[in-house]
Amino acid sequence: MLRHTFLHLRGVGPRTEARFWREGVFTWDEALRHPLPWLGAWQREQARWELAESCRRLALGDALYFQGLLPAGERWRLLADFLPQAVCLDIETTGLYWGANVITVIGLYDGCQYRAFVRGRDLHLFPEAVRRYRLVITYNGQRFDLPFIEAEMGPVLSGLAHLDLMYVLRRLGLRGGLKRVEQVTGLARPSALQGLSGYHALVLWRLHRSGHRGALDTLVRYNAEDVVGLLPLAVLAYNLMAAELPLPLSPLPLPERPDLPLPYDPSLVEWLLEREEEAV
DNA sequence: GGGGCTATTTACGGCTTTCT
DNA sequence: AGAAAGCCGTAAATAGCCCC
Repeated sequence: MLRHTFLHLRGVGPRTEARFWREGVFTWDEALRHPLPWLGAWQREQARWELAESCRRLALGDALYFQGLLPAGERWRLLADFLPQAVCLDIETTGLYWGANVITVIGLYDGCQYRAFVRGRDLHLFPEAVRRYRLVITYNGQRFDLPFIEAEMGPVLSGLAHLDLMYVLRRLGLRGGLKRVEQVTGLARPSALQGLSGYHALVLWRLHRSGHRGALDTLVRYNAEDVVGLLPLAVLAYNLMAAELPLPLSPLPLPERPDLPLPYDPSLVEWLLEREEEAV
């Protein structure tokens, strides 16, 4: 999709990009050979330089370059080109406020493997593990997960591009939290942990700290179910957005939600769901 | 080369939203 | 509670273009 993108050029907005496509200019290569008469002389020169630079950056796998030039609602365009180097991320914390609360679990899922980094166990290994990727996928990570990680660990994600699915899905009319969006799109999978919310993540961590066996497993399992759901959601969003454009793009295959062989404590889940009403 | 018209981008304010 | 992006409407700045 990136090769079909012109929105990142200086002075080119949605309408001018549509003009490229309307005139039959669909890729960077075509644009470099085309006289581009609808641009002024100055803009045309600028565009040629930027197109050549775009080819170079894409060959280098420089996702960060394009992320800086694309509006947040258009970052979904990165997905197809960077899917092999993408990783989904979701954190659990002791509360909502970075600075006052801390990270308890960070989950990563790259389409093959899920891995959890747990406070007091191997959380310190997270920076090195995540640096192998080029694109991070989150839900509302722009305002929650990333600031938390930055506050606690420093700029460990500064070298990676970031796709926050919340903004794309909103443009598609899919509003609400992650779990609601999964329901509406039919991507949710029946699970014993279905009724749990972020608040329960906080309770599970407290139980774990006070010695409850099975609480940590349940928390990690909760995190895993959230984070593996991000990938099909990202692909769905990509396909829906791509389908709206007048381009010959083939949809990406929707990844299956993997079976998670992770243990959890069923009676603990039941207990948490029972007392959901009393808590706030 | 200047005046004015059009299309497009950019800037701004106020409101809404989501994360554990 | 806290931040920042989208959205919506409005307004201003910019570029291209045509005509004289």
